[in-house]
This record gives sequence, C-alpha cells and structure tokens, in this order.
Amino acid sequence: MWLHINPRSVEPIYAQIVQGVKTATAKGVLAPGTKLPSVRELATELAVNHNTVAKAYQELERDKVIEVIRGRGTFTCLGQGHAARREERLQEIRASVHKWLVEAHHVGLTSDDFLSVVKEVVEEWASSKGVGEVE
Amino acid sequence: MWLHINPRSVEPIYAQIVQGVKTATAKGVLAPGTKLPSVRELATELAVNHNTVAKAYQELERDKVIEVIRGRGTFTCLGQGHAARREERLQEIRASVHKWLVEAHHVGLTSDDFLSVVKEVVEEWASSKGVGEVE
Amino acid sequence: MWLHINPRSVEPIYAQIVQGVKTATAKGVLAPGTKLPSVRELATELAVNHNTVAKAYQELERDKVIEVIRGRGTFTCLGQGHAARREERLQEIRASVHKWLVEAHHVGLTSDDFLSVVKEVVEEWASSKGVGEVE
Amino acid sequence: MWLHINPRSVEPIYAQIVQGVKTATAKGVLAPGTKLPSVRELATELAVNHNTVAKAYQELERDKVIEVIRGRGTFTCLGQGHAARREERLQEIRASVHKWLVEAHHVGLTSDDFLSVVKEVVEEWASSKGVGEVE
DNA sequence: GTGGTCTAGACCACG
DNA sequence: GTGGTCTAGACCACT
Repeated sequence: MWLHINPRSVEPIYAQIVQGVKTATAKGVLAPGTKLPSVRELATELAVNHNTVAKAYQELERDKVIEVIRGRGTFTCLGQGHAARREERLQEIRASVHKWLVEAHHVGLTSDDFLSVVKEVVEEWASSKGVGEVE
Repeated sequence: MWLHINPRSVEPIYAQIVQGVKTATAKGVLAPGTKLPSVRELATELAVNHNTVAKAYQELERDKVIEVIRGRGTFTCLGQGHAARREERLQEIRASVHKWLVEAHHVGLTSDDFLSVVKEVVEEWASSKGVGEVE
Repeated sequence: MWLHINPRSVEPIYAQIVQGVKTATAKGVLAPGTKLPSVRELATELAVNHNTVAKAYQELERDKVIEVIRGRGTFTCLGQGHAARREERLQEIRASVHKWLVEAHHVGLTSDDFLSVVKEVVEEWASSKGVGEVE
Repeated sequence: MWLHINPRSVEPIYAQIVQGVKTATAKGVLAPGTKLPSVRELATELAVNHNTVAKAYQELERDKVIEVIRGRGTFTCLGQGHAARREERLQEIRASVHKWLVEAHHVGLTSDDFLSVVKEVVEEWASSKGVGEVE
C-alpha cells in the first residue's frame, strides 16, 4: 500500500491522506489517470471513518489532484495542478523555510548545515521519484 | 517593536510569539541576556490574552530560548539553544521540506526551482542577520 | 451527433442528456416529430448506463419535450412545451439569476456587468438558433 | 434574522447558509467586518447540527467571504472577493443563463421575455441593496 | 467559549 | 456500489 496513516500524529488524519495522495501522484507512484480506492474501501483499509476519507478526497478534488467521474470512481488527474496557486504556495514555502532556518540556528546548525539537509531531502526525493514512474 | 502578531493568521498566536522571539534572538535583534517584557506587559502591547503570552513564554523556556529569574523577570538565554533536540528538529525539517517539495511539484515547480527558493530565503536571512547583530 | 456528455462534470449525466435534448429541440436542430434513438442505442453511443438514459427520457416526457409511442419509438413533441409549468420555471429562473448576481458581486462585477454577460449569451443563442431551424 | 433555511429544500442546508451569507454581505445587510454568530449559536438558532454550519463557514472562508480571528470569532471580510475566480464564475454564469434560456423557450417564453425577467430581478436587487447599506 | 476534527450510523441521488 | 449530506455526540487546541 502506498499510503500509511498514523492516527496518533498531531497531523489530522484527513490531512495525512491528502499529503499521502499528493506525494504518491507527484512521485509517479500513482500514475495520472489511476483509479483510487473508493471512499469506503479506503476507509476500511485505513480503519478510519469514511467521512474522514471523504473530506480528504474533497480537498484533493478542490486542489485538482484527483477527479470524480460519475459512477466510475475517483481518478488521479492528468494535468496535475495549476499554476494559479503557485505564488501563494511560494509564499508559504518561504515562510516555512524561514521558520525552520530559525529553529535550525537554535539547535546550533548553521545556514549551510540547513541547506545541506534540504539538498539531502531533495536528492532522496529525486531518486525515489524514479521508482515506479512511467515517463 | 521587534514583534508583530497577526490574529487573522491560521498560525496560533502563541506560536507566532514563540516564532517571533526565536527569530529575534537568532538574528541578534535581541542580544543574549536582554530582558523581555513581562507576560502582562507584552499581552497588553500585543492586545492578546495574557494566557496566550504565558503559554508562549513557557514553550520558549522549555526550548531554552529564554529563562525566568524569579523576581527579576525574563531574559534571553546566553548559550543559544542546545543540541539535545537537534535530531528531533532535523526530522521535523526533513518532513517539512518533503511536504513543501510535493506541494511545489503540484504547482509545476521543479526540484531545482524549489532549491532556488530555499537558497534565496537563506541568503536573505544571512544578510538580515548581519543587521543589529552583536556577535 | 447533436449530443455530447461529459462524465467529469458535476452535472449529473441524466441531466446533461435532458439539457442536451431540450437545447436541440429549442434550437430546431431536432425538428418536432423527429425520431430519437432508443434508450439502449443512445446508451451505447454515449457509453453510459441505459438506466441513465431511461431516466433522462422519463424526465423529458414529463416535461412534454418528447413522447413515447409504444412500438414505434420516441419522438420530439410538436407543440413545444406547455405553459402550465411557466410560473414554476419563472420562479426557478429568478432564484438562479439572484444566486448568480450575488456570485458576480463577490468577484467584483457590477449589476451592469452581469446584465451584459446575460445579453451576450442571449444574443449568441439567438444567432445560433437560426441555424438549422425550420420555423 | 437575515438568514432563513428551508430544511425541505433539495438544496443542501450548508449551501443555503453559504448562499444566505453571500447574499447578505453582497447586499450590505452584513457590513464588512461584522461579527457573525458562532458556529454553535447559529446551529441552535437554525435548529441544525453544528457540523453543518461549520461546513458552510469553512466554505465561506475558502471563498474569502468571511474570516476567522482566533478566539474572537468569525467576521465578514473587508475586501470582498478576489478577481481570481472571475473568469471561472463568468463561465458558470454563461452556462446557467444558457440553460434557463432553453427552459424558458420550452414554456413558451421568448428571449425578450427572458431578458425582462432577468432585468426585473436585477432591478429588485439594486433597490433592496440600498436598504441597510452603509455606503 | 471559539472553531477543528473525528466517529458512527443514517439517508439520498446517481449510475 | 459510488460519493454527498446530515445528525448526534465526543474530544482537542486555542484564546
């Protein structure tokens, strides 16, 4: 299964599902056009309430990550994402980086240390992205 | 004032205070050993509930960013932070970077674009850090 | 083919069929008395469930847009519509206009802008109506 | 009360709330910055579940019609709406007008009759908008 | 007291 | 069987 949930996390379950699906589609683990499990299927599989999954799916649909085709089910979108929210996201990214940069300094890491960590994650991402991708 | 709060933000106010103090100390705007306003002073100044400020101060004390000296007041710490929570923070940073990397991809940004944004923020930070710093 | 269905739309498929047939008859693309494809024919052609087409045909028959002659097939009606439901429809139109007027204001359009858009659509309709019309 | 709900309507209750608040703000019945009743207050007043109200408020917040100020409550936004979704809305308006134009013809109304009805609603709106408005 | 999240169980429209 | 909506009641974080 390409999706794992931690019900103990502070992160809401529905948000974990959203994040998981976004990650899977961005990585290519879920190719564009793939059918997702139904709301109730995924709910039983993850042992959560179906409303929780429904909320996640609705948010994903709003973000154009998935789409519902009436009577057939839910599928990952082909043209993933739209640039409309790009600037919005960039601001959020900047705020987040700034925040973690401060935290890093408070545990004795330099800006360079911080950058190394980021690069590390990006590289790990790049390599994992290859796996299972169609392209 | 070196601290600004936005009650409209999704970010909890107490977290904004924590973040603000950490930023100010990391930048050197608040030199080590500086006296901070009392809980009630800061509360009236920011027009927030004093419990909110108290919660922020508690968290800052736990993170060894500030220390309370009974009868004298609250002061920024000398030794900035401790390495104890370093690994914990690193994991959080990795999780955050991963998350935003996914979001970046979903608005059509490449990993390189993402890295550029991060570098940009880090550089901006480095330059602003110089200002007002004692070191 | 004078009828196109989009299974991705939020609009139910049966409603799209109803709307499509109504548009075609109103425009004169389907002259009064024209034979429509059978439920099963249309179903296979549109690649939808035949229950869906049947539901659409039932609604169209209720609205006196088409009539079923047993053993012969389904035909578009001669007298286009009846005034019985007129007041009902007028109320629905008013509600819809009101709703979209509000939405228009919320994206910064004035009432005049709104009216212009409506006129534009009406004119476009008038011109397209001429094509293929018998009258 | 500026908000009335019909639990028997086909329209979902949460959508009626959304529509009601949007109408009230667009008309000026709710001036920008006005405090809305809390989720639970409104829920008891309308005799619906608080989750239903919460869903409506969340949608209104996503549409930037209202905003939540932490611990103080929910308020109508000052700068109402953003032009970002304007083209999207215009397309929806066009589709809706087209649809109702067809329906109008099927009950024997001409395009001019239709336009009259629209104008009527717009004028009624304009006059009611004056009432209670600050401007 | 504010909104946010989650569960459990129900009903409905659609295909 | 698909998702969408609603209720009732619970817990939690924030102010």
